[in-house]
Parts: sequence; structure tokens; C-alpha cells
Amino acid sequence: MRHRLKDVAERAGVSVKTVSNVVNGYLHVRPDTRARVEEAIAELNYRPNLSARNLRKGRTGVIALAVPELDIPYFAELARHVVAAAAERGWTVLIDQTGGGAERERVAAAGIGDHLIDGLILSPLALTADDLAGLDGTPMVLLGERVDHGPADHVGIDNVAAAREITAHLVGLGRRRIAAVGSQRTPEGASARLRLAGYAAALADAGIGYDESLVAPAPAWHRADGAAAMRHLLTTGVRPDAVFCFNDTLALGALRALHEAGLRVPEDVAVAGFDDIEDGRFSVPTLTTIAPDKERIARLAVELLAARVDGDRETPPRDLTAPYRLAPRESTHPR
Amino acid sequence: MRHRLKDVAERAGVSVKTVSNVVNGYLHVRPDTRARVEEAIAELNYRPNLSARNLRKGRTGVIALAVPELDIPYFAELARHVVAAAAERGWTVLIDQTGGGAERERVAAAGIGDHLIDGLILSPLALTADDLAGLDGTPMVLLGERVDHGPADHVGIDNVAAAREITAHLVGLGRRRIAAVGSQRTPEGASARLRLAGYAAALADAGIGYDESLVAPAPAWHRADGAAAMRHLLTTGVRPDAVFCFNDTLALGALRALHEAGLRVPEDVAVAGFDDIEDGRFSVPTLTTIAPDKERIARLAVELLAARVDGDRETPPRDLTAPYRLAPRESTHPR
DNA sequence: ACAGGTTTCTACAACGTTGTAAGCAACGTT
DNA sequence: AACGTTGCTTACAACGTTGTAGAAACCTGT
Repeated sequence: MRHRLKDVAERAGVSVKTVSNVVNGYLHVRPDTRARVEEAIAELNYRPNLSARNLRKGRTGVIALAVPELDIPYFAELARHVVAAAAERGWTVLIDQTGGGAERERVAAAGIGDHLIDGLILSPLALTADDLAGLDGTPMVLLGERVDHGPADHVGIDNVAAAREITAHLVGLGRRRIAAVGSQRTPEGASARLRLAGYAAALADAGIGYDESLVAPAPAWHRADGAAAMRHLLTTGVRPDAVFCFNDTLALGALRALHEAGLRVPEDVAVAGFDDIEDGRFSVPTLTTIAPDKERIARLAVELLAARVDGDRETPPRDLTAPYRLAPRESTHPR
Repeated sequence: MRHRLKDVAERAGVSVKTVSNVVNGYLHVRPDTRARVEEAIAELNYRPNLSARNLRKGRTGVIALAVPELDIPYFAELARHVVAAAAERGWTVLIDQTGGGAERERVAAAGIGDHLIDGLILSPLALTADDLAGLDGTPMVLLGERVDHGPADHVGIDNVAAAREITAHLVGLGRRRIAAVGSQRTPEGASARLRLAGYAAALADAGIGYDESLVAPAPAWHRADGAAAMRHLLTTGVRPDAVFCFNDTLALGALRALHEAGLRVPEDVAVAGFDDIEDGRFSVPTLTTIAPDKERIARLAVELLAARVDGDRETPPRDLTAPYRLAPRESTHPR
């Protein structure tokens, strides 16, 4: 019960190509012919076969967005903005979950060779410049951490500056034993490294010594990891009077652990996060955070990708920086 | 720099079809021929053109998952499970955001005619049976609310029983002024209606009168809506001693509003949600909820869809029910 | 009536893949 | 030696669409 151009053409008494012209809005079609064709299309409920069209055109109108995990709120919120920005260009977004593993990220990046998608917006956790080197010229935009000298365009925020600013905010409250939660053994340039660097810089600015024992690693950046890291910090000698978590979910986990330990936030321990996910605006207490302009990030990424898909293979990789702002909330209210 | 079967064939000195056979794992290919072909494939970094393959096969290997919003944690978690279940079948999942509007849902449902996807898993908020009637036989599975006599397979949980059970749990704590948050003017059979019915049934079971003023509507089911509804309940005469929110995000918003009003949970007001999102396991206090088996829901949906995609158009629409369990947490601890 | 231009329409080929059917070896059996 | 059988390979057509090139129809001004 599925119809083709041919069926419509026969019904309307014209050639296949004329129907194609009507479907594609080609100008020079006589009004009465057009009407007849449109009638036939409606009667048969004709819909173009996109596979055939894609094959013919070499374009699919689909881009992929590959993120580590959809149920990390930051990525879900980002995905919404990307879908919206892509929709304005008539693109459909295929969302891929890499799980943050290098292998799956590589597969996602390679998948763009399959002609199923016109381009890829990739938010890498594990991938390095080397991994990306082999991908010959298929349009790609990287989000988040910057892959130095990578072959692809990049959109991100200034992680170091943002981390420095929010740490300085904690310092400004008079806190001195400021812990960091979320450090990882990741490649140079990854978010964890950059945010740690900003943290360290802010401490140096304030003349506070960097104390290794106040830096808690987290294998992933989920709530459970934040809670575990916080519990660990509380069992070691020095109790922190403030914590900078490298993202909001870590911070929400930390809030939970502090609550279980009977500590008050912000009175005993001030807590700050990063990402500005919706949860943090409703948690008890609400969460001070760095709010990256996600909408802008998504829009820039789609624009960069569009330029490449439209044939620009000459411009060297571009590196755009989106704004962010510090959003102080209850978790760091002055005592 | 993109290669086709033809290029590989020339390089390996065989016919195009032989290369195709190698790519598709056809049995009768001499080992040395196969080796030569594979070498050529590797040298040219050949990847099949999926548009062409799809055109030829009439299948795309892509299914769509249409959900109202990705940044509602329940749908994000569900999406992860669907992606995983689909991956086991070699399917890619294209995720679509409908925003819960009837129009966008209709577009998503109609999009399956475009031959871009083999089937659709749709989680409708606004769509009615009538909307779905016009879709001639393209495979579709509905999630969540049941569309009575709809033309499609359905997977859900027993909303009425679950709502009744969790309300009974509140009754069991000795609470009597039990509010409901999240009612909506939706079509018969929608989640809001079903959960309200379960709530009412549990009250009746316990001999508690149904009090209209304890039922708060919520235009959407976000945190902000839950907070607003809770604030509204607190300003009206009767202060509830328990609240059943129709989903977890509403409940998290309600927790926030209760906190701002200086009320303790669960001592002053017990709070229960629905969906078992991750946030509720880390909130302060942790959230009592109904935990639907999301993994099972996703798996069943993919299986039902697979049967239809594989050609079964005869079996009448099936209706599967996934299990759930009550997860009691801090927000309803006995006084 | 006719050249010259414009508008409208069409036939054909191609996009890259795979199913079909048939061809060609090589082998074992009579 | 002729035969069927099996294993391996290939030519061809088709999937449904659109770009190209050109034919047909229609104008316009002489």
C-alpha cells in the first residue's frame, strides 16, 4: 500500500519527473498540471522514499549527536538544544550514546562514513586527537573539551576560567579548606584536567596552598560517585569547609553525603557545582554552579557543522568559545 | 575519497557482487578470494553506502523513539534502555522529541512513512486513537498510556494498581489528608487520569473521603510545576499530611516547596512520587516512588516492534504489561 | 507565417547496493 | 568418457529518486 512517483505519475497522466518537480517545488509547472499532480499525491497519500532520495542526492538530512550518556542531565539538556537548532535547518538528529568509552566514540565517529548521516556533533570523553586523525574529511564538530590540534571544529567554554571563578567565589566566602571532587586520570585537555587547573589557579591567587588530600577523584561523574567521593573526603583528616564539584551531579551526590554525615550546607560546608542542570535549581539547598550557555553552544555547533556539510573543507578547524556565568545559589550563601 | 563496491572489486580483481558477498558474509567464497577482497576493503577503507543498501533492501535498520522531552529524566532513562535493547538487534535508534504536543506527535507518527525508519516507538502524551487510525500498517509500538482500541501494540504498567498501592502506602503510615499532585485535563486513559483513579480507589478502600481541594492540577510534570502546585496546596485551607505526586519530578518540586515553607518531610508531610528516576535516590530526603521496570518495558517494546518489522501484520494489537514495585524511601518513613 | 525565445514537460541515465539466475570450474561417480 | 553435483563467481536488473539534456508547446514581435 506504499506508492512511488511512478504511481502518482500514472494517476495524474504525467511523467515521473514532473511529479518529482512538483514535489520539489520546481517553478515551471503549469498550475493545472500542478493541481492534478497534487491531487494524485493526496489521493495516494504519497510520501517520498528518503533512502532513494538520499542515494541520489548524496545527502541524508540527518546529523548525529553522540554523547556519553543521555541520562546525565547536562547532555539531555544539551541534546534538546541541538535538536532544536538542527530543526531550524530542516535536519533530523540521530542521538547516539557512546557511554564515554573510547571504542564506542570511535565507532560513532567512524559511523559518519556510512552515508547515513551528513555530519556528527561529538562530545568526547575518552577520544584523543590521534583517534580522530584517520577520519578523512567527514564533517564533525567536537563539544566540550578541546582536542588540541584536532582535525575538527570545536565549541566549548573556557573551563579553566570558569573553574577559577567559582573557586574564587568559595574563597570569597572566607573558606580556606576547599576540596575538589571529580579529578580523573584523563588526557591533557579533558574537562577534569581543565577544571582542576582552574581550581588550583584560584587557590594560588588567594595564597592558599594546594593540598593533594583535598582533591578527590571520581571514576565517573554521577551522583553516586559524588556521594562516594564526599564520604571519602569526610573520613580523611582535614574536614573541608567548601567543595567544588566538577559537575552538578557530583555536587548533588556530595550534598546527599553531607546530609547523611549531619553537616549543614552551606553553614558547615559550602558546595558548588558546574553545568547548571535543572535539578540544581530545585535541590535542597539549591546549588551554586557555573551555567554554560547551552543554547549558544548547540547553535554554534550546528552552524559550524552546516558550513562543513555545505562544502567548506578549506577553512582550518575553528575553535569557538561560548559564554558562561556564575549562578550563586543557596549552597554557597554567606554564613 | 569515498569508495564503492566497484572500486574494491577492481582492486581485488573480482566482480562487484563477489565483494558484496564478502561484505555480507556469504558462505561460498574461496578463502584466498575472500582474503584478497578483505585486503582491498581495508586498503580503501571501504564502508557500504547505507542509503543504497536501504533502498535495495527496503529496510533501514533504524527505528525511531519519540518521547515528549529528553530532559525529563524518566524518558532519558527509558531512552537508554531502548537504545541498548535495539542495539542487540543491530538497530540504530533515532530519537525524536515531540514536546508532548499533538501536532509534533502526529508528525513523528507520520514520519515512519518516509522509509527512513523501519518502525516507531512512541510515547504519546496528547495523541488519541483517532490520530493514529490513519497510519496504514507501519509498525508502531506505544509506550505509557494505553490508547484504547488503538491500531498499535502497547507496553505499559498497570498505572491504576501502582497508584493505588503507593497511596495505600501513605494511608498505612496513618496519614489521612492525602493530596494528589499532577492531575490534568487529558483524554480518558492518559497517565494522569489513571493515577488519579488509583489514588481515588485507595482512598475509598480506606474509607477516606475524596476531597477535591486536595487534588492539585499541574500543566506539565516538571519540577517547577510540582513546586507551584505544592505552594498552592499549602495556601488553601486544609494542610495535607501526605502528598502523592504523579511523577518524581513533580515530587522533587514539591519537596522544594515544602522545604521553603518550613515543613519537614516526612515528619509533617510524607511525599511519594512515581517513576523511580535517579534523582530521587539522592535527594534530601530520598524519594519513595513506584519503580517501573524500565528495562523490561524497553525490551518488550523492541520485541513487539521487531515482530511487526519482520512482517507480522496479522496478529491483532497486543497489550503487554511490565512489572513495577513500590520503593519506600526516606520521604515516607514512619514517624 | 515564421524566427527566436521562453515555458513546460519528458526520456534517459545514474546514485550504490543486492537478489536472481545462470555460468564456469573442479570434483567424484557411474 | 560422460554425467551430475557442488562450490564459486559473475552479468544483469532492480530498488525510487533526481540531474541533464533536450523535445514539445507556447508565446512574442516581426
